Amino acid sequence: MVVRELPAGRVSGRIVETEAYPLGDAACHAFRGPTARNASLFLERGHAYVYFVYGSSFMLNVSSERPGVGAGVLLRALEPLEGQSLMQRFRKTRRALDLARGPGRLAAALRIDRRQDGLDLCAPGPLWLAAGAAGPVGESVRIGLTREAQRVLRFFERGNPHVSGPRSLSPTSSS
DNA sequence: AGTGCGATTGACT
DNA sequence: GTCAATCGCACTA
Repeated sequence: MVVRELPAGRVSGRIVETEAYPLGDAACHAFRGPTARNASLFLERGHAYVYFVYGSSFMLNVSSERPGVGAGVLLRALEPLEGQSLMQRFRKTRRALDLARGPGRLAAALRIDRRQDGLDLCAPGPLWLAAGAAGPVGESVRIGLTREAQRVLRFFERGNPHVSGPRSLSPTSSS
């Protein structure tokens, strides 16, 4: 699970959907080497990489390799646990299923922006990762990409309604 | 210095 | 279901 500590209180949720952007993946922002924007992807695994897309959305990633190697995991959806009233305020909606279903919504629900880029998520602080119960895991192709779109690198909890994307990509059972 | 576009979302038919 | 908004950044010149 991911925990956000704010002056107004704590916000947290179970991570129910992720996508991997491994070493050598042309869709990974680190693919063409380090820049000012993607520097956090090259930090020791467990650091936050936050970036801004489409002029409107922040994306929260966790770096996943050794220092100097650029790769990470995008957090795509949460099942809200603590601080749902704060999430409702940040997201400007009351619907529980709309609070953190989708990567941009997730970042907004946690009040994430570039100021959290580079934070160590494995240490106490304003944003950190905690152990949590795991459920049945499903996998699919990634969502929304133009490059390397076919790779099966999206992982989600089967049957969880807080998972984003079309139903066809989030089957309830394997078959 | 100028240009094209993206790991999306929310509004609308 | 479709589609435009919006802006930082990488890339070309």
